[in-house]
Amino acid sequence: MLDVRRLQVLRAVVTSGSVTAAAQHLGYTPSAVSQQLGVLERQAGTRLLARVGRGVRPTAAGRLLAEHAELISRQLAVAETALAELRAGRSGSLTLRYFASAGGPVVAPALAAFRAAHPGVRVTLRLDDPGESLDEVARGAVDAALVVRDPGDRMPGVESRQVAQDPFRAVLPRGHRLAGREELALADLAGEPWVTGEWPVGPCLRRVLDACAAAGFSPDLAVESEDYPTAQGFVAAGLGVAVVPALALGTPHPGVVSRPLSQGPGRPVCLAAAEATWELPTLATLESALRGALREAGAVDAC
Amino acid sequence: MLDVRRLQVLRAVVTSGSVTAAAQHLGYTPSAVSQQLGVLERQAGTRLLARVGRGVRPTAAGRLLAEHAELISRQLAVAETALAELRAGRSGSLTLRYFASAGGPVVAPALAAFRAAHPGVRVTLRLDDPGESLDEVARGAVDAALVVRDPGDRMPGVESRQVAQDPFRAVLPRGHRLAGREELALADLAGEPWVTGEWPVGPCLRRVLDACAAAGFSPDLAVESEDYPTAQGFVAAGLGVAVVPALALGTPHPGVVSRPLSQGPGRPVCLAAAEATWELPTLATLESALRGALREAGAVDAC
DNA sequence: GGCAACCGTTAAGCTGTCCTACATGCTCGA
DNA sequence: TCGAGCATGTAGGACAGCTTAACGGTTGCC
Repeated sequence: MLDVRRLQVLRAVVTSGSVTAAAQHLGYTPSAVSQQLGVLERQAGTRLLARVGRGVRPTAAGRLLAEHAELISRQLAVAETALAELRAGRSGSLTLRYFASAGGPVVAPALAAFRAAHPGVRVTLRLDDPGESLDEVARGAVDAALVVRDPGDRMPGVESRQVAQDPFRAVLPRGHRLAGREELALADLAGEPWVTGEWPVGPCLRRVLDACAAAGFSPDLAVESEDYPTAQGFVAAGLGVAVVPALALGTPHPGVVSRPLSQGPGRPVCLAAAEATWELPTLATLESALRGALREAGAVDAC
Repeated sequence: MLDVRRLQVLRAVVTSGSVTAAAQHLGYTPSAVSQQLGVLERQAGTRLLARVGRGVRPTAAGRLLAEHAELISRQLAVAETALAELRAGRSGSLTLRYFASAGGPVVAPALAAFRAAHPGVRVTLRLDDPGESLDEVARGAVDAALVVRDPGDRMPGVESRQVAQDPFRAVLPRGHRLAGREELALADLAGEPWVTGEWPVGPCLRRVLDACAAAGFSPDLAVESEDYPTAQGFVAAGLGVAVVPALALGTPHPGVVSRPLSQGPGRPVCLAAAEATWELPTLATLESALRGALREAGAVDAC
């Protein structure tokens, strides 16, 4: 029933002691202030000011409402400072989903750098499938997701920015005939039996297969495992060779060696967030922290 | 910078989950809500809602502001209930000034009755000169004052209502020649030396002197004291007779007797308060409590 | 895959609010 | 008693804010 704006007018009158002074303070004419007070008194159902001599003095109800107007004004100021804190990145929270092989070598150091820049922001991490992560970004369940994904693949409301290119490396059994080479080409592995580390076929493996097709062959997927450490085990056992993203190597299995692959651009690592979220300075900090951590972990900068 | 009204619109959207539902809830069209949100986003300097699919979802800043809007709304509700409490007389405070002879026999029982009716109201009492009390009522320093005063004497912004007529009584030394009479007339005391209980001459004594002049004589003010108990002591010592308001008798001095005076209307006892203050139910209760206490104390009802 | 329904947004137009300018009633000081 | 100062009415105009109508985009159904 009461109008907040009019309450502020009342407060100005009560604190300044006169209608004229309050009007001058508010940048209005005394008439405007008087009219607002008249409406407020009708809303309140009580006299709020009483004329005394040439001026006015507040009644008990007027003093009461003026005090509460002070509280409301203070509450609004709290909201504004909270918003400013959020915009400045000094508060708030950030939830990030990431994919398995980025966990140890990338997310942990990136989070440390982020914490140094924004001590007041609480970061929530969770490992998840890339597809799931993107859905949750689109639904607003999380703020950002680190995914392997072509940044050109648009998703409505979600903007993905590539933060690194994770190069593929050839993983060979120790003592393999190609282990002596410093660098391999994809075609060198054409005749070998392959061990995969992704099942079902996801964006990483698809990218490798596409590169193989571009190189003119289709690899023999002899063994299909679900994760890269397992695949390294199969390679060490001599069941074949593997093509593994550098980040997914982790600490290499002692029975294998890895060599750079001259071909294949690697897999794109993207940071995905809702379009509005990209305005936050916290996300910018997170992005640069992730870029730095990825570079340290062996990925190359995105163009 | 932020507008409280628009914050409430944002809150409706965030809680209801869609612009259309919020508009329906607020009684507006979705267009109006959308426009208000656009202005609010410009004021906040940040996106507050992000489109997702056919609907919208709040950003971090939007959720933050919606929560604060909730707090502000709650604060406003507190103000409204506080005002309602005040108007209903269940809260607030009341400061009352009274004159000396009304203290014990009138104010104390009246306050007890008032407390029973309004347990939540804090009453502040203070003894003061009638003239001072009225000034403080006019200045708004106190809410009400119990004074001896002709209610016809207008004072700007202050409304005085007579609550009783305090009759004058003749006070004689025990064994005085007139002590045997049941009732005296003012003229009976014409030849006696008088003891006064008010100095300098105030409204009570002036009223008595006026009545004497109307009765055709001017009393011999032999002894002038500053208060009525002292005057009773002088009367008991045989220095003269006195004309004392009934309320001011208190517990009569053992050396004196008091007799009703057939003439003289008594002194008017008024409750004075600012005009706006008379709208409060607490003051109405106080008035009736004072009337009852005055009647009990021996004063007669005002016409 | 095309179509319809739904949602949010935008543009144009209008009504109501709110402020200004001016005049009045009132009080206080000279 | 007159003039200054303050609060308050009244008439008028500017602006904010709502409504209607139209558009772009998305979802779900056929």
